[in-house]
Amino acid sequence: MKNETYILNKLGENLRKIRKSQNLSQEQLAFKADLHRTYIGMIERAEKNITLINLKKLANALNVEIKDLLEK
Amino acid sequence: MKNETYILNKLGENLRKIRKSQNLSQEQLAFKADLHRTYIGMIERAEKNITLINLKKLANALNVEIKDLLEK
DNA sequence: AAAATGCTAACTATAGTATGTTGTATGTGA
DNA sequence: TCACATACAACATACTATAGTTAGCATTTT
Repeated sequence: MKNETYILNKLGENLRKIRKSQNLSQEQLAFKADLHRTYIGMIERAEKNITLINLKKLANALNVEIKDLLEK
Repeated sequence: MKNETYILNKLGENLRKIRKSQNLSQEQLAFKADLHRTYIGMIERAEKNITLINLKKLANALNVEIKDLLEK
């Protein structure tokens, strides 16, 4: 991965926090977002540089805005 | 490309609008963001599904927030 | 023990890089 | 007017890097 890793870490943290606050397992979220179980884990661990479309899928599945996944 | 093309179109429009408002050519923006000339054009035309790190690079180069590139 | 997540290791699809050509608009000088 | 020059962006093409998919097993959590 590159070195602009801060924003990926932030995304990972926020995603996990929001997912858990809604009592969803990675597998359940994956199903709702039409993504793969292990991929959710990789995003939460900041191992992948997610694309905009998948970011939108996750936001939709969690009923939040993309900015909610990135900020704090 | 997939069918979740709306958000990519929105990004393309916003990016072009903001870039022009700052009187930057695609090439100048590419230089500031450390991306390639033709790639900026592809994003503006919604032909590529940008990754989070590059989205951040563009936001930084334009001195705006990522959400400014996605909303409205 | 069962459920959830981490981790590895492939693989395939596509993001991102790069070069060159073409079209268009604007401007400049003869 | 009209050759020409300059600047910008569209578009085609090819290539390289990496996002995204999937399966299997290990580890952690409850």
